[in-house]
Amino acid sequence: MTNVSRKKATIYDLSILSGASPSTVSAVLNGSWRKRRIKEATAQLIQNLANEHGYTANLQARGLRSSRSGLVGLLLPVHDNRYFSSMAQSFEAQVRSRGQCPLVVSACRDPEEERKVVETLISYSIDELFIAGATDPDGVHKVCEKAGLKHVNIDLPGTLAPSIISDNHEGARMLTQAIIERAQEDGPLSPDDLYLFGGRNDHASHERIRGFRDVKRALLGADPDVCIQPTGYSPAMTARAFEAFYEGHGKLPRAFFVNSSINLEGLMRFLALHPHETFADIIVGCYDYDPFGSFLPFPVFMIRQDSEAMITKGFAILDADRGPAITHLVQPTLVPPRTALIGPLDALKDIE
Amino acid sequence: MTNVSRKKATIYDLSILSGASPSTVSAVLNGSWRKRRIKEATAQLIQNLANEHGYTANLQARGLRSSRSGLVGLLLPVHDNRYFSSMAQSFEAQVRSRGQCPLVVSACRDPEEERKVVETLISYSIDELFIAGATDPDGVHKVCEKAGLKHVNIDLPGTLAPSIISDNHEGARMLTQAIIERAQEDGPLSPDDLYLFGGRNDHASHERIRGFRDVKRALLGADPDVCIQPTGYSPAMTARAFEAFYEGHGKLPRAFFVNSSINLEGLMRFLALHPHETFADIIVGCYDYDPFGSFLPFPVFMIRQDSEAMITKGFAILDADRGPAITHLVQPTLVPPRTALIGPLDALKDIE
DNA sequence: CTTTTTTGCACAATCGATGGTGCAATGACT
DNA sequence: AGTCATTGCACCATCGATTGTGCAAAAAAG
Repeated sequence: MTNVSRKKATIYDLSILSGASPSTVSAVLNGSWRKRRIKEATAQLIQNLANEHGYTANLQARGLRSSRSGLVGLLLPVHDNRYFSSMAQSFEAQVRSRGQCPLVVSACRDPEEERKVVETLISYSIDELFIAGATDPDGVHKVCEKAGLKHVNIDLPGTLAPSIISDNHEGARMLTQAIIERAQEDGPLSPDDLYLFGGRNDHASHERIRGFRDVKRALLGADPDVCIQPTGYSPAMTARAFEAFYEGHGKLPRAFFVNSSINLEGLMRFLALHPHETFADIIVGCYDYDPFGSFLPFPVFMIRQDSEAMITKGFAILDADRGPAITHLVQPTLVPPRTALIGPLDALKDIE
Repeated sequence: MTNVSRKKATIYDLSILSGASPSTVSAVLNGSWRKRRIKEATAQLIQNLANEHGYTANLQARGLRSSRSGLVGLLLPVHDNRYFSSMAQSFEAQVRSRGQCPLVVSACRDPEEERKVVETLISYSIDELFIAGATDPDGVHKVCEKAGLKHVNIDLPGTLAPSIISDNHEGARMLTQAIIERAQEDGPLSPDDLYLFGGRNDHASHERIRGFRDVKRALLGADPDVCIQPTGYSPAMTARAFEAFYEGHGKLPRAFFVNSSINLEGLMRFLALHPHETFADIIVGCYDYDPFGSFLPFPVFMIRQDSEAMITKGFAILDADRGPAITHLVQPTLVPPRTALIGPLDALKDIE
């Protein structure tokens, strides 16, 4: 901190100042000095100088030499969503606690973009990659494979690398059962009264739809295909589906399952255009948890996916080095309406 | 793509394959070959080989040599919040469109952590840094300064670097006026009926409180100090403040201004513990926009801060090289209750 | 057919760290 | 005192790119 020179100190600067060789300085500063039998006194001297001059290693140089960068990547579809942003938050905490640096990027659910983004990350020699919610996990896998980059899939599974995902089938069952039971409190529910909106041609959507149909058939006796409306993931498309239903029926279904909080935003768009009576009595299930979504003016059951556990598991698998391309399930939990869970925000340092 | 070798191709590999020198290969692949008078045919040859072998530059090596990494940092308090996550989303898009790589990290509003995280970013030789919502922008400034790193403050201003922030005073005025007018539809409003919760000893909170008080005094004639409850930013603390008020009065204030969506989460925690009647008639203003927050079962006026414009402005300032440490204001907009704005999610690629 | 200019490229130093190897000084042991 | 093991460190090649410089060959000028 004493030195106010514009440029950062290097091991060469410290080498001159201390009279030791650059390699000695390097060894001292990266902790390998005991192994290299550097005298304690020498180490002390150099460490003091380093502190004095605010030395920090140039991680690009280190990375170049050692072909490890200390960067760990997380590829997301989007940032702007509570599920993924809380995943980013957990990821960041865990990466940092391992002494590495998190690199969180999004690829907009575009397979081409996913590959391009990962290429870039590889160019920075990231050490490991978490691929979350990728549209084309296997495509990304190939890119990683070619570069010898260790990686796992989170949230959406691939066939070529280990995957850690929510137990979507079980989560969907819980959620479906919850909304059915709740809806039945208001009177008997017919199969036509229960819909599913959102999701598309991916593994998670399939499993959720399967869970939904299983429970619906078991409890309501049937599930007409028209009740499944996989609108994709965009809010705009989802809103259109609600609008279409509303035009056809003059109301929304009594109860419905929404595939994700992104789709739930589509419901908000619908609501914005319609009076309160339109949805006074609906019961909603949403496969994702959002703290505000839980307090909407109708009952919203939510599924909280345990992204923290998924990240933890992901590291375990990466540490175990080259696990088989197995899919691991993490149990999600059902969140009843009007529930405020504590989350990463509570780790915020705050005054008073 | 032809070569399936484990390791990535380097300019040396291509040099051997093409018969040209490494420096020629380098020039061709980084685009400086015209300046270096490389024959078009040679360039073509090398580029073809590069494609064939899936060459991508080692950005650590490039960064080391040129002391520019192509990384642009964004320091956030937290990811897990719609205001910051949508800022991250805009940031990422803009950084990428400039051909650079975004590096988004959070520091939990901890001044010490902020400095440490920035030190790390500097070790990776990032080229520019956006400091958003920092608790101690000037502390971070000094760290950047020492490393010669260009930076701007976003959201919370510093005194030592250019800052781009919301017009918090004006935003708070709009928001306060909106909730007062709305509350008055239900009957005359006394100064004791209007509170402010959340925020702390930072510039944004000060300005928002000032705007609140200005308008409240003008429209309601007074603003007793007890009506201002700066609880900090944590949801838990905010919930406690609501709880305390409720215990004292048997209800919530008829109308109140919540300093941020993080504080609004505190309100959710309160709501979770109380029956619907407790808050049947409240009017809320929240300084932040959240698509689900906008549809809570009571009117919530929100302020949408234009983080995209802030990022754009930030780049303009950085490009203009060393602007003065001026604070630039960006106008936020008032969002009436039950409004679903389109956002970054709409850029998602989706099927059908 | 020289001389000059231009073209096209190779060479080598450099960025800052890492880690294998070798060698002098010191101490231990006979 | 002579041999041998140990300690403590310096030397140097290396990671993969960038860039200033220099020089031969080709083209233009005379």
